[in-house]
Amino acid sequence: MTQPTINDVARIAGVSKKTVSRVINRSPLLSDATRTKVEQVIAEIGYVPNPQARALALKRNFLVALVHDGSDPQFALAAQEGMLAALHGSEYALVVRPFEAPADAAASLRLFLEQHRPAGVLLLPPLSENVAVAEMCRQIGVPHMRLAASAQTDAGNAFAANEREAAAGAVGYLIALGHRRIGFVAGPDLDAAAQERELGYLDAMADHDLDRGPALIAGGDFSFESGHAAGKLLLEVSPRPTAIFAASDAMAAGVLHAAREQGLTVPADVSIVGFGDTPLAEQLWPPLTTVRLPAGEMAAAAARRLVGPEQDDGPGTFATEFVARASTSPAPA
Amino acid sequence: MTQPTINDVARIAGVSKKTVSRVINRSPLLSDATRTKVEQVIAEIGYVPNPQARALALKRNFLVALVHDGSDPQFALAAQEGMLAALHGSEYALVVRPFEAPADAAASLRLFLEQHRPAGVLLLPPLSENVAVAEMCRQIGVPHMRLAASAQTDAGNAFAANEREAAAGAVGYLIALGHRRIGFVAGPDLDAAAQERELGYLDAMADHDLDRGPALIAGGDFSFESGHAAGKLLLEVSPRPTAIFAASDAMAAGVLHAAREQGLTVPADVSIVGFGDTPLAEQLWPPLTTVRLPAGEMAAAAARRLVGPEQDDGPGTFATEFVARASTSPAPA
DNA sequence: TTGTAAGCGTTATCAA
DNA sequence: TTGATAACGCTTACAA
Repeated sequence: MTQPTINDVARIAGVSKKTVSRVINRSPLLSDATRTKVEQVIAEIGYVPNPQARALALKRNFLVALVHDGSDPQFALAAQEGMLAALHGSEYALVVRPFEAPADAAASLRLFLEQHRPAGVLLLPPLSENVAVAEMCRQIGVPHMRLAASAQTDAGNAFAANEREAAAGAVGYLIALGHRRIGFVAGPDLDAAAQERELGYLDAMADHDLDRGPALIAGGDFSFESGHAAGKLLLEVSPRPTAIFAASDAMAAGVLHAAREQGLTVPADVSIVGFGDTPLAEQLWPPLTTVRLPAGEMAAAAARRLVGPEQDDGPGTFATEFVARASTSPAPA
Repeated sequence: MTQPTINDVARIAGVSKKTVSRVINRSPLLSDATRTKVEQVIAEIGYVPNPQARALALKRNFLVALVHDGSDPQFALAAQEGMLAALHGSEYALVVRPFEAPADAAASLRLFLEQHRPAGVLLLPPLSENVAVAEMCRQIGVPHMRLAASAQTDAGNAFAANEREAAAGAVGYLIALGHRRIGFVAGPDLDAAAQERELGYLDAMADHDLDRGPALIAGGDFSFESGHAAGKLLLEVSPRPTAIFAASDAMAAGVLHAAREQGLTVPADVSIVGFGDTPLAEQLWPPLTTVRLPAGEMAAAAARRLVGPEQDDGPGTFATEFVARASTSPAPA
């Protein structure tokens, strides 16, 4: 029971295949009679155009790709959901492609893009900041959009939130609560988003002339485990920080564990702030104060621009939102 | 700068395109000299076969689809990661397709499959239990694999874990700890996996002649919020259950919240057990006792079978693993 | 408003 | 071991 083709439709309807093609593509120059007849036959035999043949003739594929390096799974998941929502109801499908080795990123991504030739690709940080990758996309002619951590790099193909400002705001909130010794758990070294968040922390601390020495900063990689280790480190320092800001929610959860293991109460002994507002944030106890990153919305806008006409989706910058929950409280006296 | 085609390679190498095609497809009947020469030209001009043309000629696409209804995002994510791992290094790409409305599931899934014609599709529960969907896949000739909650329905195209037994084991653990009043938070009514887990709970309770009346069972939908609501309900009942088993980790997190809101200590006042062993389980405090579901491994095996030769991947049943963590303790005296 | 012919880039057939 | 030619199913000229 093989699929009917355009030829079957043409033969049965008694028209040429080009006419059928016109019906499929909603060409305006068609008599109603012909169109109706053809549509009837199409419905009758359950004809669906072959996408491969279409893609070959049109020289374009109905695939959009999401590419990331897996360093922030929840961010990637949010982006994926945003793209799926934007693509919903369209004829485009989403293909997901994580990369483990950002070393030869451009080369392996190129292989993938040439093998599948998606109509467009969305790059997540830190891949989205990789110049070689962007250049490669341009070379092979695959339209690409990027999700970035700051509006600085806007080359017209990026959507971004001002993560630096958002991070500074979160730290400012802690300072307003009376905290003076505030620790920071950083993300991956080479990740632009992680860097922006760290800059925001440093900004806020500098603004208030607070100590931001190395004893207050611990490195992580966005993962829970790394946050756990960093939290242990920071909470051993004396005097102990009264608050810790982590560059991701997962790391904040790790800090929470470290605090609990040392018998500390959150937020009475130490306040904790995350970044991202992933589902985890409100599922922790106490619910995590954090910064909402509109990953889904940005990814949706990017997907629309990739598949849609050359419209303007408005400004390339999205607003973050500070979300105060129960993991923060005034500094202990 | 348009992509070079097989014709360019053939012309430059001074052979026919069929010969180039043979090189690409590693045909054994080729002189080494010819092969080497063609390979050299391919590398030189950076030729990559056009996948659409290939798909058209071969009548098969290098796409594998993952289809689910979004009811258990973490399970879906684990499955997705498993498939990606299995597909890694192959020429297949993964396309992800969630469905919100399981009502016309077969119809909309059919549209998707006909539009993109993946080489295979993996169905997650509860879609994987939908007979109409399976029948439709057969009709349109798209190979499909299913992830199921029990080995019962094995039609040769399913991988499953014995979730009923696993759930019974988890409840048995609570009983062994001395718990007698054990509540249950159920998953979506029509989800076979949710049903299996409930049956497991009932099995274990019946085995020990324990009360399993309606006051001990609350409905949920796998989500954190539903678990929260169910937890509230169950913990208000008097006498209060000393332990609660939730059919998903996210719901268990919700129960944890409900307990905390009522001033209860976990596990001293009430033990909590989840299901799935998602990343959330170990990030909660106290770390959640749960059952590990090998979603990733099952999905990987399914992906391999979809794209690979007709090999046998061994038995269709995967082992679960009980993971005792700190959210459970002996029943209060 | 419709049809004919050519082509998209690959693989299959069958002969050389 | 190789190559000419015809598919694969659709779209875009260009005619009619």
